[in-house]
Amino acid sequence: MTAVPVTQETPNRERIEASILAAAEQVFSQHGYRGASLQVIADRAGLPKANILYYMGSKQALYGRLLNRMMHRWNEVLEDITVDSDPATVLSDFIRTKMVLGQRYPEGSKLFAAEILAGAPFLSDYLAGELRDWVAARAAIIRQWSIQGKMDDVDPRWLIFLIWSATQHYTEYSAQVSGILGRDALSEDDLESISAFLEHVILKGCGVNRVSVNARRAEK
Amino acid sequence: MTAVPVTQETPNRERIEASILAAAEQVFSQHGYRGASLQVIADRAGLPKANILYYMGSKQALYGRLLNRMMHRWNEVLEDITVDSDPATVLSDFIRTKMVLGQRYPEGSKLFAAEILAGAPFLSDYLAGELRDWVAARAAIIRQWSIQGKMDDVDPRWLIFLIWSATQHYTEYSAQVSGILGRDALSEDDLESISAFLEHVILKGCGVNRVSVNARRAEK
DNA sequence: TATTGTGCTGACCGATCGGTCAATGTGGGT
DNA sequence: ACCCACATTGACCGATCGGTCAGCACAATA
Repeated sequence: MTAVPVTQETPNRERIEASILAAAEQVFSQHGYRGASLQVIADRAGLPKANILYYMGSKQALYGRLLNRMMHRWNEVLEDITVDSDPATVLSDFIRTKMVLGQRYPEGSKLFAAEILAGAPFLSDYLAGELRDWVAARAAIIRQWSIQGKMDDVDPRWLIFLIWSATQHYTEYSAQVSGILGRDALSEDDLESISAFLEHVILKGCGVNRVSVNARRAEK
Repeated sequence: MTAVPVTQETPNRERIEASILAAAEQVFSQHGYRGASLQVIADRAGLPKANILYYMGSKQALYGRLLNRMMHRWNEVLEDITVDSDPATVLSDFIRTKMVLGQRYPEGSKLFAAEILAGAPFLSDYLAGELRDWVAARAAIIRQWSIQGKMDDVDPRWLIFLIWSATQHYTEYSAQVSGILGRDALSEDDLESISAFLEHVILKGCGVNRVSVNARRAEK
C-alpha cells in the first residue's frame, strides 16, 4: 500500500546523518566550502563517498544543512530583552552566553567564519535580512538605555560587534591562541578568566553600573 | 661569459610578480589554501597558468610568499614601547594602527584568518615562536603598568587579544558587517566612529586615564 | 648568420573533484 | 516463495586539480 510510507522511522538514519554532519562540520570549518572534499568527509565518517551523496543529495545541500543548524543554535541568545531590562545583566549574559556557545560548537562557529570570509555567498540573504533585523532591534533598546542615562552614549552596533568579535576570537582563532599561550586548549579557568575580563572591560567601558549579581568587586 | 648574469635586471619581472601576488591574495583569502586554484589565480592575473608556476615555483611557495609578506607588514605595530610609555597613548595607537592596517591590507588580513581557521599548518612555528615572544614582551610591560597603578589589574594577554579581535573583525567579517549595515563598504566616518568607540571602551574599561592628546571629552 | 640563454606557454600527466548509476543486499508484507 | 521499497556501494563519468616539459620567440653575443 502507498499509505504506509515509513513505518519503523529508521532509528539508524538519524545516527548516520548525525555522524555525516559531524564529520562534514569539521572539514568545512577547516577548509571552507571549496576546500572541503566529500571523500575526506566520507573517510572521517567511516562511510563510502556514495553514501554521503545518498543521504545528503549534494555538497551544497550538505553545506546548507550545516549552516542552517548553526543559525538555529544562535537563537538562544538575547531573545527576550526590553528597554526595562538591566543593562549590566543583559550585557553580562550576552558576553558569557556567547563564550559558552563558542566553546560548545567550535566547528560550527568556524564554519560560519569561513563562510563570511568567502564573502558569505550562501548567507547574504540571512545577513541582510533576519540578522540585520535582530541587530536593529537590540540596537534600538541599547540606544534607549543611553538616552535614559543608564550607560554611555556609544553606538550600539559597534558594541554588538565588539562583543561578537571578542568572544568569537577564542574559538575561531583557537589555533593562534593555543600557539601563543603554549597550550593545546583553553582550560575552564582560562575561560572564566577571559569572561570576567571581557565583562569588566566592556561594562566599565560603556559606563554600565554593575547592579549586584555576583558580589564581585572588580575595581578598587 | 658566466660573469654577466642579469644585466637589465628585468623591470617587468617585478610588475608581473606583483600582479600574481595581488591576484593570489584575493583568491587565497576567500577560499583558503585548499580551496584556491591556480587556474583561477591565473585568470584573475590575466596570465596562463603555466606562467604562475614559472614565476612562483609551486602553489605552496606562492602561498608562503604571501604569508611572509603579510607577517612583515604587521611589524609596524607597537615596536618601541617601554614601561615608561604612556598607556593611553600606546593603547590608543595600538587600536588605531590595527584598524588602519586592516583597511590597508584587507586581503592579507583575511589570508591570515583563513590560515588560522585551517589550524595554522604553515604558521604554527611562527605563532609559537616569534609572535609568542612578541606577546610576552608586550604583556610584561602592560603588567608593569598595572602594578604601577596606571591601569586596572587586567590580564595583558586578554587585552591584546581583545584589541586584535575587535579591530580585525571589521576587515575579516566585512561581508557580515556590510550585510547588517546595508552598505557595500565602511566609510571614513564609520572607521573614525568605530576607532573612537573602541578607544573609549577599552581605555575606560581598563582604567587608563587619557592624558591629553586630542582634547576629546569622551564622556559627560 | 649562427649560437646561446632566458621568458614564456600549449599540451599533457596522474590524481582527485562532485556526481551518477546499475547492481546487489535487506527486511517486511502477502 | 514471491515481491517490492529502500539501503548500500563499487565502478565509472567528465571536469578540474597541481605540476611537468618540450618547444617556440626573441634578444644578446660571437
